[in-house]
Amino acid sequence: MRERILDVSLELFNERGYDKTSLREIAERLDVTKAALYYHFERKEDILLELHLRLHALGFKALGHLESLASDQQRADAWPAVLDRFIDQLLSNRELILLHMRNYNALDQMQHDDRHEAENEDLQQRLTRLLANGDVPLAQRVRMACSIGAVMAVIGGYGGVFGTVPADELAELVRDAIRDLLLPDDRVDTGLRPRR
Amino acid sequence: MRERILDVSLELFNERGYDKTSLREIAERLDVTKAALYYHFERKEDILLELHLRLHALGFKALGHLESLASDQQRADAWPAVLDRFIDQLLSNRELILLHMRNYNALDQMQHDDRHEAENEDLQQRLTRLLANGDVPLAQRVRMACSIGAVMAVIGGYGGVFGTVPADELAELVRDAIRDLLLPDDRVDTGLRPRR
DNA sequence: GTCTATATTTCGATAGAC
DNA sequence: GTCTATCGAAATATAGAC
Repeated sequence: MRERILDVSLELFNERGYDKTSLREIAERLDVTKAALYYHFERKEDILLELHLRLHALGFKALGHLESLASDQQRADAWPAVLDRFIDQLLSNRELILLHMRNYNALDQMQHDDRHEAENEDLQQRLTRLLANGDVPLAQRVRMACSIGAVMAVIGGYGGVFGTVPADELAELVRDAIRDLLLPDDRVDTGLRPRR
Repeated sequence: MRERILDVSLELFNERGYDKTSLREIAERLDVTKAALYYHFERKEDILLELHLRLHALGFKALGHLESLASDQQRADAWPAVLDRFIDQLLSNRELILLHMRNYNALDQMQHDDRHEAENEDLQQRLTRLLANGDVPLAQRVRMACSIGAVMAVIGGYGGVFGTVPADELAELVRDAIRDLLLPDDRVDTGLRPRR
């Protein structure tokens, strides 16, 4: 039952937003009463919290990938596999990614749990370290940020425009795209790009 | 005063989220009472609505840029300037972009105004036409979606990691990046990219 | 584990004086 | 244009029976 509550909640949070989703709605869709939910979760926020912890798990994996990308930036033969797993992982957890994109503020301001706080800070710190690390050229770091946004955008789907495209085909195209983004050095200079 | 309300509201909506921002908070930060706000806006949603209309204006400009990019994809000499204006426009309206990123659901579910509805549908339709247009190769369309996400990500800044970088330098780096993303044909094949 | 019933709080919105 | 005072609705959360 606990799992059913989480499923339905994730659905509703993405449809209507966390704040506008009432416990009554969740209960209705599960054909139980509001009070029943309180047997499984002490507070409404605890539902969102549990979902966020699962998102965190994804985040840690993804960061692991990105970090190894940053350190292996010279060994181009090493990271295609890493990149593949990264994108596949995001693509196969679309609902959780959507939760992050569509409920940013609600997720950002949860503060009722210590473990959650710690994980949040850890993620934030590692992401910052990755993108603010002076050892990596700024241009490279900007491109890493771009690649994260790129993958997110396609997964979010901007209204599901790519909904009809098979997931693996989409993944392949995204991989190609952000490969061009992260490895611009593989190309010869056509004289078009650098304008300064 | 109306403008001051909008400014403070935009600030608070981005900090705490639209739903969690009460009129009391907005009023407090302006050193007036809640009731005073109702002289300037009939409903709370009308504040968000006005902000969204300004975001729409940005969206129309941006879409214009993107549409001309799509149609001019062969004339590589034509669009760098177009692209520049596009990115500059987004970068100089960071707060409004943030509103979109951090209050997706709240913005998505506003339905109290006819003009707003019409503009919303128009934008959605044109974006869909752009990204679902069968005349443009799927790979190209995926890359366009990627580029939108890339720009957004850097502007959103994932916690302001690039806050210390001068805006024009950042803009230049993003331009370079999404140029590589949108014009992969400018490069020679190293044998690394296509794997099928 | 789920129910009915109710307590508690908060917020959006209104009325009317100044 | 701003204030005080208040209404009404809706949501979270609790108490206690089954």
